[in-house]
Amino acid sequence: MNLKELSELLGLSQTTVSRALNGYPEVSEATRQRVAKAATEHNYKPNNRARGLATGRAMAIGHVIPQTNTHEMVNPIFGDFIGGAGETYSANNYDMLLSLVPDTEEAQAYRQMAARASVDGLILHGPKTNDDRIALVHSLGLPFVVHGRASGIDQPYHWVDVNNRRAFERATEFLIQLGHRNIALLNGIETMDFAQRRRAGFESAMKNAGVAIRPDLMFSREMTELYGYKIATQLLDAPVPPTAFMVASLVSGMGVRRALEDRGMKMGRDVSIVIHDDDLSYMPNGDTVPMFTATKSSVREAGRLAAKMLLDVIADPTLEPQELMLEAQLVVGQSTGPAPI
Amino acid sequence: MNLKELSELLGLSQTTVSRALNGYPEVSEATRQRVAKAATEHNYKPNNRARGLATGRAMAIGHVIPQTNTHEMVNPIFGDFIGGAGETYSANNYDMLLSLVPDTEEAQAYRQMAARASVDGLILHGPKTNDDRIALVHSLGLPFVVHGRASGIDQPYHWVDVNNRRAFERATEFLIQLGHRNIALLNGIETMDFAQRRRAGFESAMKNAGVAIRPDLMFSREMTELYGYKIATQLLDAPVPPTAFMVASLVSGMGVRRALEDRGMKMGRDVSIVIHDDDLSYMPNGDTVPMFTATKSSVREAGRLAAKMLLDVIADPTLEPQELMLEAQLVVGQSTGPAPI
DNA sequence: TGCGCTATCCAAAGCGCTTTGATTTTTTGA
DNA sequence: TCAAAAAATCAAAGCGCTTTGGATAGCGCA
Repeated sequence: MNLKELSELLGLSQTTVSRALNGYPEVSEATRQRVAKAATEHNYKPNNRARGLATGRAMAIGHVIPQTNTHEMVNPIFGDFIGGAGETYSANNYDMLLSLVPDTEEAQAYRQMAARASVDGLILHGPKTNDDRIALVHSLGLPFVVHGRASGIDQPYHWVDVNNRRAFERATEFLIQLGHRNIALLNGIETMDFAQRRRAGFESAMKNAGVAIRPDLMFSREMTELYGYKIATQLLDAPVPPTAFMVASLVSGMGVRRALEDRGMKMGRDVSIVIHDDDLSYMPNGDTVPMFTATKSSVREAGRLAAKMLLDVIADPTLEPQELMLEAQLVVGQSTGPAPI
Repeated sequence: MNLKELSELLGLSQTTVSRALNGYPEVSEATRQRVAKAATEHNYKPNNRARGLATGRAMAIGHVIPQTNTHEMVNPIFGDFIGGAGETYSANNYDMLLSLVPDTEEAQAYRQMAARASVDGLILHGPKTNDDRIALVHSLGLPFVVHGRASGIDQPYHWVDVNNRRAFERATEFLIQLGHRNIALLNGIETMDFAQRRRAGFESAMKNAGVAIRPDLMFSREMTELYGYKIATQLLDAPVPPTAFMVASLVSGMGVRRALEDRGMKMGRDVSIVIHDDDLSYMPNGDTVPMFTATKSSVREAGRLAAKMLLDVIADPTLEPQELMLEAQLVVGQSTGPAPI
């Protein structure tokens, strides 16, 4: 069933039927009703491609996910993010176009989306410092929103981010107030911009409190369970072991906990742990009282907001650079306590 | 830069340029080279929508992800699956269209994709028993592949699935051989078809070995860490506690482990655990020797294969119903040992 | 030389929609 | 009552591509 058939069926012109369905005012209320009824009855939906050709709008947003051939660390975060973004899209009749490409072909994927005009806008994920994708996408002339920020980019752009620096700063202050001085930092890979900000927050809190930073307690790796386990094992056996850990993910935090338990140590009593919890909806951090003390932020919510921002920018491309900073919560759980004397 | 401009630039007709780019034989090699060169130089890519309109093919595959308003359990599995599928798509110049809708609107989402002709095929996720989506999608006339199988459907259809029944059967046999008799089953929600198959596999192994099945040791819930923790806590304090657990996910398995550690018990010595590990790429189960003994299957690989199957079916819709059964590995780790006497 | 081939190339139609610029019908106002 | 204004409708162009059905040129061969 296409527009032509539907209009013939109704004895109306395509123009009128199209206008009736799209809510234009130059159609009488009676015809509008008649058209709407017929459309529902025959399950008529305008062909997306034809409509896109005519309007020049794709009604779709592009997400490019680079795939390393090893593990894809961003994966769980990404899943939740698009979950949130997808909500916004479908509420606004937008589609989501996903391109999963080898990381070597990421630039190509953006160019292709633009040249083929298959999307009206883009969301950029996981910015690195001096991320050249931002300049690239800018040059494509497509509206875009970055999830996160990239240091070292001069041009302004639209972004939604969590205040990672402040989150880690507060969490570290909290540990210091509990009397901890030897605090280990298990950070993510520091080519990611947010990881740098987290370290900066950590260092800032230590400096402000006049606590010496021990480089031998600072690590930066991919956030696996094993990473947490191995580093913690190694550190706990060192001459001056840390009494607290700041860990950049729940999964690695579990690794640290495992190392403690191997030694018969109790989390929150012998050693404190604060994690950053991206609050993935499928992996809740415990019950009413969380297992881990954590800096929490909802990735899903970030997805919703970034998508909303992008649709706004598409609707009005002259909009000032939109910047949205989300604050993380610091939620106290069972993994922290006063430093042992 | 569109086809018209490019052809004017070259002093050729649109026909010739289009044919040159699409590899038709009625173009001289010389012109083909010239056209290809100009196209690269000006970064010409045919407009997707226009091409789709003309050919009637969308060059896109639809995935519909229903969103419950609570946690979205399928999430991590889903992320890995589309990672694999996406590889196949981009290698074949297909796009992936993702629709994340409230679970009440799922049927509507499929209908819309079909009526709007925005995709050439669909992948169905997480089939339930007697899943009516299969009949629905069938009626839409779009090629589709199901990830998983649904019992109680009479019409044949294309699917890719892991042999969940066999996997759980083998794992249970393994525990029985180790001397375990009181084995708990922490299954997923049994409206999901695969969960039913897993239980069937478990029961079959028990029956074949002449071991009594204790209904009080069988549970079916959403697979969270907390679920594992709570059930294990409860069972370990019971009069006749289980000596082994079959757990349907890594995350819940971690919960069970936590319950053990609370009691000072050691996994693999006091109590054995076998998990089903969907082998999510970002959450590796330990190092060279896995932490958990597990039935393993790569969701990513399943995604790749399902996508491949779908593209084959699209290329030749008359194809016999394709059925692909993947066997899970049983990999022995540190969480299993002989039943304590 | 002229005919039939083949190798190249092209004009134009058509995909299903929106939108411009009429045209027709109805209503309004003096 | 009738012209002008408003309301409702329509025909046709156009979005950027593919593809059908020629057209043209160059070639071998009798």
